[in-house]
Amino acid sequence: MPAEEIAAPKSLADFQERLRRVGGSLPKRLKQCAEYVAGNPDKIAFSTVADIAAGAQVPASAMMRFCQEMGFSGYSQMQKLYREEYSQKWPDYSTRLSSLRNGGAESPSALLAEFSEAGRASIENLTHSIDQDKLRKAVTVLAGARTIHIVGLRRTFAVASYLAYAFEKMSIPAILHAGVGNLTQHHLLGDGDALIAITFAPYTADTMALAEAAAARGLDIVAITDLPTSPLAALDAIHLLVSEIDVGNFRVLAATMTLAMTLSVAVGARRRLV
Amino acid sequence: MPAEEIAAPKSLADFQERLRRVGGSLPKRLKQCAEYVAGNPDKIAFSTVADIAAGAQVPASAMMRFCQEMGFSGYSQMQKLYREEYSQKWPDYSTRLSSLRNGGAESPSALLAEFSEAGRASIENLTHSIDQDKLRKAVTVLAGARTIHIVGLRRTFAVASYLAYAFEKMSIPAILHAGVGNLTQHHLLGDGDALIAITFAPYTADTMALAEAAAARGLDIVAITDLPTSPLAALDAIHLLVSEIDVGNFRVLAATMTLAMTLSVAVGARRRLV
DNA sequence: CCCTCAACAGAATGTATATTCCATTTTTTT
DNA sequence: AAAAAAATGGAATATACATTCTGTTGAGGG
Repeated sequence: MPAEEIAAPKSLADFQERLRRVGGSLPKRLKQCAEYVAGNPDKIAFSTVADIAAGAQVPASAMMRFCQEMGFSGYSQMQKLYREEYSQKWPDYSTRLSSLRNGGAESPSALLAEFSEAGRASIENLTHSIDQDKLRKAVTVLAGARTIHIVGLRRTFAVASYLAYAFEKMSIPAILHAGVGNLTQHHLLGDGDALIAITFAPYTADTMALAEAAAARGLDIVAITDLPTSPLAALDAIHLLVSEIDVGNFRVLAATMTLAMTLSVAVGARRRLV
Repeated sequence: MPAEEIAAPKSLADFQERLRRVGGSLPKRLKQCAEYVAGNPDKIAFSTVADIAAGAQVPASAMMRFCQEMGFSGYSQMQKLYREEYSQKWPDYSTRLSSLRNGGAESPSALLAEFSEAGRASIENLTHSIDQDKLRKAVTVLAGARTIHIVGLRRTFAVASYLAYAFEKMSIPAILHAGVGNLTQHHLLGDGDALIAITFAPYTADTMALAEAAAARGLDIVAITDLPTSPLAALDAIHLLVSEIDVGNFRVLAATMTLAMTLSVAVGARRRLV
């Protein structure tokens, strides 16, 4: 039994360190493995042994021996390390949140930490998931509109009102449909106008009603919603999907607000250029 | 053979588009699949059918049917699509951001990167700078109030309206002073009430007026503001300072929103416990 | 020059996983 | 209300994969 029998690395950093230390003194094939693995960390997470082995130009069994030599039980265990590193960016929220709920008497600062983290993750996710083409198209449509109508009720009203504020500040004609006094203002929708509709599950009926009225009149619609199965998705509109994290029953609006600001400022900039 | 037999989506964007189109008319289980898949793109890349199915709370066979319904030969083919997409955006958040930034000075994507980064920084700053004692005190005061009044106009109206929504949802008596119709509602301020006032430079006159009226009546006041020199600071109130980053002339509200959510949820939790 | 042993490649194996099939339930239609 | 159609869940099967085994090669030492 070799004296230097070693345990599996705990973290990717550990592993890369070990790779550097023992890398030089490996036999030919294993050295090939080491080099390929060190140089293609991203591929490890996705591919099968066969693929990786082919990439390193060794038979699969050599790659297996390499993994075991490095202290892993096999290829799968090594791959797990790479996958964990990657998917770390979206921590397991459902468990954390349920613990928060069961904890009950949380201190406000612990809550603040939760919301902060949720907000951070939501924004980060937004930058990954937003479709740049659609965003650009949305800006174009809104920049060309005569009047911009904005609708977002209940949980999304905050976003809608921010949009209204931003447009007002830039002197862009915009109407916030707030549902005040239960007066329907569908008749305000005119040719050449555009609508920004914001709704998350459970989808507010009044928002949908206005969006449908706008669709019927042939207005351009920019829809900010959470799921492809949203009723807004049935409309012919430019869809911007935002998946936010819920903390308890409360939706962190950080990403949606960020998107709203981007939209408004981009539209403002475009208008001024033309 | 159904007439609408469809080919496998070519890209993730294609797929999401299809999901959006047909998503609404799917049977129950398949809709669950659609929603989970749409909401967890990152997990698809790594996990097995069994894992994903468990996440969507459906049997594995349902997930298989879903994949085929969407035009894939099976789960593996769908996963392949996600893996391809993901190996491209592998680089971490910061590099992704800088690549967004360089996408053209005035492009919407560059703006999005700008706002995202500003939001992240603001939130991070908030968790460091907030005074925990004051936060706790604010929660205590609000939890003990008979009715909570909320005022925040112009740029902060979004925050105020979110607070109003949150309190309503938790059945906590709260009044949002919106300035509708220029009706002053100072007379609503009653003994045992508390006021949340939100204002940033330049400080809105109406907000100050209401805050002063509340102070005169001896109400507890929680002030969310940006600087110690704010006129709100002159009042005897619990001050929560939030320093947000400005992008151009627009204040990112991410930190303020985060603070507002924390306040409302903490108050709700406290009320229920007492 | 032969012996020994580590390194190796490819075939053989076992296991984890995807996929299909069918009996049962639920929904829709008549 | 009955019949037909669609949807569903779990068991059965097939496939893809990681892992191990075995015979062979090649290098170093006596």
